[in-house]
Amino acid sequence: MENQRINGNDLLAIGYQENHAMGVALKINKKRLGFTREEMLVTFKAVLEQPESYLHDPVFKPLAEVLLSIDTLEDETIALKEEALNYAVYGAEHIEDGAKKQMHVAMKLPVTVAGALMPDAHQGYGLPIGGVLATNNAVIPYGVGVDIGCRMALSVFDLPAEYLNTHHDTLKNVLKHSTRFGAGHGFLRHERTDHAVLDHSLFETHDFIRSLKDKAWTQLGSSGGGNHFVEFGIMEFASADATLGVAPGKYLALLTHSGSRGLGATIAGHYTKLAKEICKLPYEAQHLAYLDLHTAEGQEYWLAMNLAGDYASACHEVIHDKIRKALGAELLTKVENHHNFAWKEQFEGEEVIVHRKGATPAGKDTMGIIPGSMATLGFLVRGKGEETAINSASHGAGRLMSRTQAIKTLSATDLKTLLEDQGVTLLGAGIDEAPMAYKDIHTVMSAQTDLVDIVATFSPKIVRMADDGSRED
DNA sequence: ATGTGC
Repeated sequence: MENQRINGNDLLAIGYQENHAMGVALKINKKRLGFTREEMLVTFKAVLEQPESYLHDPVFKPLAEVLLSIDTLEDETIALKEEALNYAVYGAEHIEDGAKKQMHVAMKLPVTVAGALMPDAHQGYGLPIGGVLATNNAVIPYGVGVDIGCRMALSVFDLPAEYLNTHHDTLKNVLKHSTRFGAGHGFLRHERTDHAVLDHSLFETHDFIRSLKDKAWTQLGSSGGGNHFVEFGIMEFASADATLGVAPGKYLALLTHSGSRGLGATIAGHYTKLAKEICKLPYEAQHLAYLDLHTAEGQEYWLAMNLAGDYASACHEVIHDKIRKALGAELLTKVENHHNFAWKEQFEGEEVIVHRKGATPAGKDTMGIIPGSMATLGFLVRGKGEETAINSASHGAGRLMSRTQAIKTLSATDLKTLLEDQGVTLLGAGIDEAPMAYKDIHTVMSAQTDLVDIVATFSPKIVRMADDGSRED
């Protein structure tokens, strides 16, 4: 195990503390530049003991600098509270410790008012995925996540579920032709769609946002990679729903999952960096850097985040319009919801900023969509307005294993069998999106019966995702 | 999550 990675514990063992110096040391170790693990450890110890001697070292200079300025750095640091606030956890027995630890740190932020962990939670960057955090007048870019405005959209058509059998090939072709998947990918110049969101004033007045407009246009109506999808399936309303006005029955439906593409990712990256420069937090909380909404930077992020949210919504609208028109179908009902976003909401009688990073808004009577996986049920839900959960629910089943773990351990044959058994046609996707890589959606749903009521179910039948490695046209 | 990093 000569080249096994050095981790935080190795550094603690040779005298490092859990602070920014450790972060820099781990970053340097990632590059490793031809040193063995032993050589690295010996040098790390030497730098710690005599940082002055390494101020001109090409590799260890950044570490020496941080070590020499660590006291000053800590003076500028905003202190966390001694005691973390309590937070509600739903389905705690199925949530990994890493996610709880991250939530615990978030509950120590001076701006935190309340928090909750949804049953699909797992470890993320800063705030866990499935984490909900209410703050006082502050917004955390990494509390929203990189894919700002990532959301679900559902169209239920006036076509019977049998349409999936009678027009299977048509539906497959419509899916292929109407969508674009893969990182960096979008539409060709002559295929672009116009949309009012592109006329947003920020695309003119704000230099940084303006520089993103052309790509935003190219990618409008595209889906991206990872766990994003566009799929046809069977929507089943077991009983009549008064509010939606849909009669009991099985219908053809379109379900989409995607976000704000390059536009949102670039905005997220820009303002996270800015937040980290402005808001210096202790090492364990560094990714939770926040922007005060009374500052120009905070206001700017808020506007940019909302634009990314509108853009994500527009992307879904383009996809749904194209497909509905291609089918010549009428819409029975449409539902959509963000699950990576921050909102101004009332909580216990006060206005707070609610961050949902992979969590579905579930205020009283708010409709939401909680997908399972490519071959398991998804759910149309109605929020119950549970204040303990900060009016939220899970945003899906949640990953059971990481992508790398899934690629290493799951069998393509098993996936094929599962898809055949469920009658699912899959276009694209890697094994890392296999249902076996996700928690059981029914377990997750039963952990949140206090948070949402199930209105209808969705069974995926023709699923389109990005190819392996998310390279595709 | 994203076509790219201190």
